[in-house]
Amino acid sequence: MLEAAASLFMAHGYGAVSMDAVARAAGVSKATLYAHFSSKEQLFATIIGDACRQKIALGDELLPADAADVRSALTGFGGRLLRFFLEARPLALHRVVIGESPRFPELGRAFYDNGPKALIGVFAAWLAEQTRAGRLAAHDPAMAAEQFVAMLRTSPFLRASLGLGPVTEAEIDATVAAAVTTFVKAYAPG
Amino acid sequence: MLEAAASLFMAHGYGAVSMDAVARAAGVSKATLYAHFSSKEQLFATIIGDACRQKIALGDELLPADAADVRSALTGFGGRLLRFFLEARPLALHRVVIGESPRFPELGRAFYDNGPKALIGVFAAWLAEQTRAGRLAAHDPAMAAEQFVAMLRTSPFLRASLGLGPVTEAEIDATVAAAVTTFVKAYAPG
DNA sequence: GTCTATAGAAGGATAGAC
DNA sequence: GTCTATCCTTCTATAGAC
Repeated sequence: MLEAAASLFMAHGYGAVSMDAVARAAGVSKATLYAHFSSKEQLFATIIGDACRQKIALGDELLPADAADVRSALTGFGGRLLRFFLEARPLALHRVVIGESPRFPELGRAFYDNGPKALIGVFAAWLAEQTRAGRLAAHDPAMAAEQFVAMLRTSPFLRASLGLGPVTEAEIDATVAAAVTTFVKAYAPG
Repeated sequence: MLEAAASLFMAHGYGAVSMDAVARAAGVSKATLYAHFSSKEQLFATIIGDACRQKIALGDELLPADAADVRSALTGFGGRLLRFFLEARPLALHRVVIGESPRFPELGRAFYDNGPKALIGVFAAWLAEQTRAGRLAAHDPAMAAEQFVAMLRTSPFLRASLGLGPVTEAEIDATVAAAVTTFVKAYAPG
């Protein structure tokens, strides 16, 4: 039931999905739906809010604690991160939250706090650690983290967000490689 | 009439705006609206499509042809660009196009071609020119252009997209300054 | 808890007069 | 070209039986 609603809302947004459609997809009646959720707004907010909170599982395992080779650590991290951004679910969630944020401001907050903000926090801490170890010179680690992640979200990501054709593996690799090169040049120590 | 529809659609999206509301805001009757536009979908596509095409006016005057000081040219460009991104209209347009792109794929295309793609094209040409003049070493100017613009769209931009409070001038200046510094370090000649 | 059936409202679109 | 009035569908939400 939650699953059916999530799929529909992610795919089509709030306005384009009716409670009939959700009930049908879940294989229950509308009355049953309303027995569990008091309104369409509440159902939507629950579904999307939960999805936002799940995103936090991302921050682990992506960055090696002991990164002798910063360049390859960043390449691995960047590749995994960009591939995650381009998956169907995160992409749809991002689209829906942006689109419905005027009507559901609390979802914008949940998304931002659990997604981008949490990610930047973890990554910035890692950059600070590398800086302490003398492998980087990121003296504003939060800003550096933002810049690296931002450089992953170039036009392939934007095209994916707008539903304009698929993104090739070559584009992903080129984007990540360019981001790493630029970042390392700018934040090289010494 | 176009103006009223544009304001409403930008503010609330497609689903949340009724033809009654548009007619009321425009000071005409619904029948008059339907005399000019055959359906709600067509009205929306016309309005938003036009707004996307207007964005192209941005590319001019932002980059000095003769830029002895690349750093200050980039700072000026970056500041104007980020301030433009954060204006109410472009922000709302971006939000609406992203949100409605599953239902209106042609709007995604129009937005991308007239906005980001056109911008990157102009900016990349400028970077190529600076590289020829020996003031930069951007040997993949399109990618370099993408990276610089991407570094403007960090969390202040994302927060604005999600309607999370205002962005301060200090944040804008800091974001631009950091982007310029990183970019210039990475793409310095020699 | 779950269903069928339906109330009640809103919205997209049109008919017909002026 | 514009209006008033209305049709008809769709949607949210609920009543009431099992």
